Amino acid sequence: MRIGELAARTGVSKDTLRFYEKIGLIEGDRLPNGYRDFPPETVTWLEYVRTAQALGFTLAEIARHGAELRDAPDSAEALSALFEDKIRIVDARMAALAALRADLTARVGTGCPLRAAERTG
Amino acid sequence: MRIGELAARTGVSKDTLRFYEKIGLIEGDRLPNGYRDFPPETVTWLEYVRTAQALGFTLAEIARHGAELRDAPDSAEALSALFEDKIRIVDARMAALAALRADLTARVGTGCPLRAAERTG
DNA sequence: CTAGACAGCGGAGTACGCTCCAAGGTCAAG
DNA sequence: CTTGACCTTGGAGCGTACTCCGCTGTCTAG
Repeated sequence: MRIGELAARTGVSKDTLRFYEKIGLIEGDRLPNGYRDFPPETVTWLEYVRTAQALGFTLAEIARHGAELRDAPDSAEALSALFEDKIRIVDARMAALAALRADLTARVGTGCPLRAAERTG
Repeated sequence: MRIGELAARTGVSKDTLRFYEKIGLIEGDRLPNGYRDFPPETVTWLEYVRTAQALGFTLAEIARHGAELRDAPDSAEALSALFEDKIRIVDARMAALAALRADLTARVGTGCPLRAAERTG
């Protein structure tokens, strides 16, 4: 599909898509007239990109993951290892969030804003 | 305390601390000689800043929270509301992480990298 | 053939979050 | 009085992630 359709389907602007192609985050062929031609799975990939990005992964990291996936397209084990790595990162982030949540919960009801978690004695 | 000690205690560089002061994220007095003089609770505040930042809050957001806390220093209810807001945000982020985790888990073992969660039929 | 939608390219600009630098002031110790 | 650690300021520069712009090319419909 051409860039306009991809933009419409994913909500990612054309400029951003060109930028993503430039940094290797997405890949596509070219039509005889020079227009970009993206495969349909790019939509899925971009959804994944958005999610990963929202979770704090940089585009460079995400691009690297995509590249690794392309490098080992048949090795289910390599893929599993990669995903498990990401799961570990996600777990760590969730733990951090849980800690902040507990911290916030503890502060709710106490009246100390910046001094916060200090032993209220 | 002066900027060097604050930097040493928090692991935040002096340059960054001056930058934080410039954007209103931290506040301090001045000694007669012009040196910055930060109150001890700035250490706690910066730890909080680091955590919040790691979770994806921008410095502007964090500064705003700090300002709101300063505006309503006695209103425990306002504080609780603010913290509860943040807890909701944290919960949303945790849900997103859980979704990504599930997604990743589902992909582990399947051999489809970019096409990923597509109904493998 | 012309209009209009769509595409391409390169380059500038923006916002965020630092990071480094140069030139200079302050202060305690020797 | 000098040395050295510590502090000041302003401004430049950097990496990330876009975003906008102007100009030009392509294709389809009337």
